[in-house]
Amino acid sequence: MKKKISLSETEWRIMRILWNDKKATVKEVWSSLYPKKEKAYTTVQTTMDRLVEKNFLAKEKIGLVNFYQPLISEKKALTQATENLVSRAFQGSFGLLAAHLIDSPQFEASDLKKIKELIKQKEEEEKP
Amino acid sequence: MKKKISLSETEWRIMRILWNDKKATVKEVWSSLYPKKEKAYTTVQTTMDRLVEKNFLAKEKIGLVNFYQPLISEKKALTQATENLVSRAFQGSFGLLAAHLIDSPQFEASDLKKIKELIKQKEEEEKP
DNA sequence: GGAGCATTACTACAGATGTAGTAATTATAA
DNA sequence: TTATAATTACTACATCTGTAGTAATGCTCC
Repeated sequence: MKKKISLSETEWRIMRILWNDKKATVKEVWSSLYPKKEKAYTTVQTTMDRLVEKNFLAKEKIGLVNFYQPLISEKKALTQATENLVSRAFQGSFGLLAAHLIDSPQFEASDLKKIKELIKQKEEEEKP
Repeated sequence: MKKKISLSETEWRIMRILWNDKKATVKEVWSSLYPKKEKAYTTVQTTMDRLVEKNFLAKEKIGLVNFYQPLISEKKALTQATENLVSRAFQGSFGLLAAHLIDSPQFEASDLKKIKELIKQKEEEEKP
C-alpha cells in the first residue's frame, strides 16, 4: 500500500521557501521562517530531514554544509495534497470539491471572476 | 492555539455512514464498513470513540448499547477540511485552489459543465 | 595549537494515530 | 442458575509528528 504522505503547516512553509530559492541551508530556512527564533534551529533541521525521508527534499553536502533542494515541484505537491483531500473527504470527486468551493462563503467575487476566466481559457484550449 | 483537527481516511468513512444513517452502533458501522472483517471490530470502536473526543460524534447509551451520531454536519466538516488544505497549501486562498483544480487533469469535462452551472446559479442569486 | 563558533548528527520525549487484544458486564438460552 | 454471546471499557504498542536538547566535528582567530 502506498502511504499517503501529507505535509504539515511547517513543512509546507519550508517547502515554499525551497521552491522559491531552489536551494538553501537549514540556517537560511530557519532565519527566513523564524526571524525571531520562534522555533528552535534544530526543529527546522529535524523537519527538513524528515522531508528528505519523505522524498520531498534532497540533501547534498557541500563542504561542511548541507544544502537542501526540492525533489518535487510545487504544482505536483499541490496536486497530491488536493488529491488527498478529495479522496478522503470528497469521495474522489474533484467536481464535488469544486462545487463545494463555489458554494463557500470564503469564495469571493474576485475568485469567481478569475475562475470564469480560467474556464473560458481552458475551453478555448480544448477546442481551438 | 486552536488545534487543527483533521480526519483520517477511516474517520471520514465512518462519519459518512453516520451522516447517512443519523445514528448507528459500532456494530452497524463496522459491518457496513468492513463486511469482510478487514479490520477488527475494536479498531472501529476505538476510532469512533476518538471521533467523540474530537467532538465529531456524540455517544449515547441506550440500554446496553452505545449509539453514535454526528455532532457536525457533513457540509461543515467539508468546509473545515477544505479550509485546512487551503490554509496549509494554498496560502489561504480559495481562489488559488479553485484555479489549481480547474487546471488539473483530474478535473473532467463533466465537472467543468457542472461548475459552470453552479457559477451561473450563484450569480443569479446574488443580483436577482 | 587550543578556545570558541557554526553546523551537523544523533537522541529524546510527549501527543496523535492505526491497529488491536483482553477484561468486565449484562442479557439470554438451556 | 449458570454458561454463553454481545457489547463495552480499558489497555497496548508501533509509528508519526512537533519540538528541541546534546554531542561531535571541523573552521577560524588569537
